[in-house]
Amino acid sequence: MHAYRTHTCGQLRKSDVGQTVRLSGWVHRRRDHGGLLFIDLRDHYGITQCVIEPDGKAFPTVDTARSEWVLTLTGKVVARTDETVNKDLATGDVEMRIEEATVQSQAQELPLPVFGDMDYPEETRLTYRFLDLRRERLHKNIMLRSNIIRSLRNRMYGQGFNEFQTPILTASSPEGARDFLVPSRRYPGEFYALPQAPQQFKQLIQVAGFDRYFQIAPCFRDEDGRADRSPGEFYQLDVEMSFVTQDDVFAAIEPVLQGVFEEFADGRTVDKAPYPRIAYADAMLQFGSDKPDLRNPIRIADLSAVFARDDVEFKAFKNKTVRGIPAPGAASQPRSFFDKLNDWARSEGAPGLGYVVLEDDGGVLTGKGPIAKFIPSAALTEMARLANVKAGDALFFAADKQDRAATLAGLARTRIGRELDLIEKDRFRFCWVVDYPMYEWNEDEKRIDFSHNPFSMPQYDRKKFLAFSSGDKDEILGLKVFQYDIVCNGYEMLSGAIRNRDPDVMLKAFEIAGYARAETEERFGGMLNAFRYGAPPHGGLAVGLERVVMLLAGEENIREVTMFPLTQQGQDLLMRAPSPASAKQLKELHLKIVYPEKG
RNA sequence: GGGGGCGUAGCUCAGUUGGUUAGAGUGUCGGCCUGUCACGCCGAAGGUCGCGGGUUCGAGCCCCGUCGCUCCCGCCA
Repeated sequence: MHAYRTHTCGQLRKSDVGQTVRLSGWVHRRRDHGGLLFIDLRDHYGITQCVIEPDGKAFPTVDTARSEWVLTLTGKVVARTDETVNKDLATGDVEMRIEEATVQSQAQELPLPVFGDMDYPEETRLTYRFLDLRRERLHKNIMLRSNIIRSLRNRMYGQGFNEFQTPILTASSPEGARDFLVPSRRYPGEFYALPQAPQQFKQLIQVAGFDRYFQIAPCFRDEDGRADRSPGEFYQLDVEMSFVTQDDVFAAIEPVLQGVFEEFADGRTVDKAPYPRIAYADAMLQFGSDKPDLRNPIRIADLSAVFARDDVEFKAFKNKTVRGIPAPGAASQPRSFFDKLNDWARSEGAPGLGYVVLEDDGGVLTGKGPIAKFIPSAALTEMARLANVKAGDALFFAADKQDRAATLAGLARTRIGRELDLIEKDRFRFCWVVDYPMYEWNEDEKRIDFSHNPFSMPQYDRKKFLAFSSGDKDEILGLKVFQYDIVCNGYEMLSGAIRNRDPDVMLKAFEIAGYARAETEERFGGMLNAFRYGAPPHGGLAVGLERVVMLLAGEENIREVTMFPLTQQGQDLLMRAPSPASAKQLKELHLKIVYPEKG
């Protein structure tokens, strides 16, 4: 008989009755009845109830066992009587009569119970991650993650993609997030950087003639975390392909994402590809966000023109962008509903959230509420038409400079949708966001910045682009790029672009953003140079792996789908990282530490 | 870097207006119990109330500072 097990703890069935078997696992639960001792033995595969009576040979050993001890138990499989069958357990038709018992490992009193589904503080969970991972919820999530990765890989191979590994020790990239640096021993004062993404490598792979690349790639960014964003490191499904248009990229990834969501939907509805495409500008208007949650039926309308009318005397909204957020059926809400939203808007730094409640007064649409008296009937009717609201609804207003009004309206849309319980449940709704602006105006520094990815191909006339001068600011700010995101339920799932492979256009693009040609050559020389030796048209994308798993696991925090996550403050509480380097290490690396002064 | 929340027994939490010896559940330890599957019953141990200072006759509670976790803003090409 095998030293540890003949079966797993999730394996035994009625058909095994009569066999003598050996199981190994953790003591999930111990129930001592005096004359009878039950041990629920758990491993990766499941739980099996084992039982022994006090006159049993192995009783003294089993009796000492406590929660989470590791035992090897040997005994006969017996059928449970009808009354004692446990339908909640896959092995619940049988139990094992313990004849031999070996303690493989003891466990101290637990800082975190494995049994049960209670919530525990992150600090405890992360310090004792190995215990938390034994618990059903995390164990299930991590297995889901593994299965999703397998599925993604298979689907990518199925589409003719090949997986290649790109370097982890590489060069710092000057754009974007802060880099993690690795000091060089052989070159004093010089550093490797961990890749923020394999962006340049995957483009080089295309120049090198390997079509259709993908990789489950680790990415490192020294930025702070959020619930849906790991600090430090995360994984993405990184994809790049040659001789493709934007539509080709869409056609390649849609079935992969669609397939993986359907495979793990577990009864939830998955929208069918092709996904609707929403221009960035429309997303900002209708959803107040570049991450539209289509499950929320509310659509924002621009009401600036109505408030600009002479017959509308509400001065506070004049010369501002005014966005209207419909609140369907909210006319029946108590005053506190409106007050609460107003308080919330103030907490977001807005002056408030104005509103009118729409009522039907003998066939005429009338407004109620603090600012209703400033809006004459004709204007109200026009607003109702634009915002698609009717008697019985309410209409909220976000008024400010354009970008702030749009953002506030977007937040209000989400909030109102939740308060009124309008968000569809158990459904995954996807959309593409396309036609991103290439540049944006940096008001603080009075200059033009890249608004997203500097490697994207502008939707442009090449000659005109190369001839742009600083006087063409408006036209430059109006430029769009072949860049795209897929958003699912308000989460950014993937982001990609058709790349800029034209060295002259790239130098010009960086020049517009304030980088001298020599500087661009210096920083992106490797890639620029490659583009001078025959670069195929190419494009690709990267899917946030944890986000996909998070959505499919029904979790709202990325740590719930990460095996060993850092805290929000970027610490590993289990392995104790970061930690100081020894004097010897520092000397080898030619480093001296200058601690910040505490004030 | 900034704002909000939390920090009390191994663990999860309660703790009134500042007032006697800081409580419960769970776990741990001991006793009883032959069909439980969150077993049940009895008993015991277990506390620097995150840490430091202050106000007060008196602080878990009020004030100041600080640390940790978390959520958000900044940041994330």
